Amino acid sequence: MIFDIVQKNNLSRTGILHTCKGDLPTPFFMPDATRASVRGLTVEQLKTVGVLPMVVNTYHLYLQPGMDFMQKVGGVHAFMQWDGPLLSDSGGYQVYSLIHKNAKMGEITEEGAIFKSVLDGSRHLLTPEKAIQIQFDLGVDMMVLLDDPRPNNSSQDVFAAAVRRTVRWAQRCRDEFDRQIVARGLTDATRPLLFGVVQGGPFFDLRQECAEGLIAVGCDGYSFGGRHVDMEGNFMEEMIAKTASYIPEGAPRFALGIGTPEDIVRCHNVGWDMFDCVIPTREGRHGRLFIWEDGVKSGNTFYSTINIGNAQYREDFTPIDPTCDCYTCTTYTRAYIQHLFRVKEPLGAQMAALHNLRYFMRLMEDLRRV
RNA sequence: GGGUCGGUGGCAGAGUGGUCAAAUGCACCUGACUGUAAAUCAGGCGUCUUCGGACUUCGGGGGUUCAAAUCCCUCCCGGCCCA
Repeated sequence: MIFDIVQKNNLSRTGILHTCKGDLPTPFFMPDATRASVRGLTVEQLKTVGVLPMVVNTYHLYLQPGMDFMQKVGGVHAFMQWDGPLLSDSGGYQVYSLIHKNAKMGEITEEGAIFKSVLDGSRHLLTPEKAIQIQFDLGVDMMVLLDDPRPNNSSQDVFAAAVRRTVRWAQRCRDEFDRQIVARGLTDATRPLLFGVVQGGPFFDLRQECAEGLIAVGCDGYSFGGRHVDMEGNFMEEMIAKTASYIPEGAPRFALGIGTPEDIVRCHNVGWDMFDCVIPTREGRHGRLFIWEDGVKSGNTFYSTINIGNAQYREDFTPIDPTCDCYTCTTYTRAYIQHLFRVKEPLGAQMAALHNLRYFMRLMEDLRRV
């Protein structure tokens, strides 16, 4: 078994995910180290706030530094000096995002995703097989199969086609995955875990169809794919809950790209176990900091945020969050962090991201403490 | 003392008769950010406003003109050159 449920409470659960780099208590949050780095932070800093796994990206690392290079250095763990578990995203979402923002940047065909490099305009074809090969070359411990996400305002027909393609691609990914396991002489104890991605947008029957298709293909875990908020930005609560119910209880459920603290909590409450999001790091860089208010279980407002650049903190000589044990909060004042932002000292963004990650880690610790 | 160039909103700096409450950048005040084309992006930034506008601004004062940041006179201040 790769996943053990330790305790259940209604739909939510805590558990242990077994990876070849060690056991991970669920639920857990993974910061995004898209380009083999959590922006601005060292691996030592990440360890101090309790980061366990993180997420690297197939698309970005394939383009730069490239896979020949990555093989030379012996994989992304060695390259980035991180010995903990790593999950790689397949690149499907990046291609989707690229095309969605600018249709000239690529297209989705049955063979795979064709896209233009944002670095030099060169054309690339990312097939399901290639996405898996790249992730093996990266040497990650958890990988995601190539999927076909669509914007939530797409028609049902578009989503139906995307779901069926995602399932067909899943089979091709699975076949390639099995080939790589054999070719690389990996065992159940040393192989990475494979996560399928449930697509279907806002349509329940499509989400269900996708989940069933992926289950037939067979993955170690299953993810919520696409965007989990509607076009107005509202959290799709019922869809998140229903999709979890389509996934076997014994499989880890990965809420891709989620999210805000309240979104994470809502997902956890309906059975999701794994999370990743750019929010703590990006918003930290942009000066928005998370403040612990109360435990999630209290039922009260459990967090607030401040924009550290706001004038009201100019002479605030208290810590960002007096209850926080991170380096930022135990060392510096709000006034100082604001000063760093005002003068554009990179240390400010770094300290902010570090603190926000600590907040997210505390939130997860709180959720695991049923 | 003579000559010359110049004084524009917190700063820098456009504009040189009407389309100017005055470009642009910075600063300042807010907001956004959900599998990172984001150390990014958006809005605001004279005063008042029933959001239609109204009113006071481009060194000071005076003048020309239907109309002046823009032209003329004068004063004040600064840079440079000559003595």
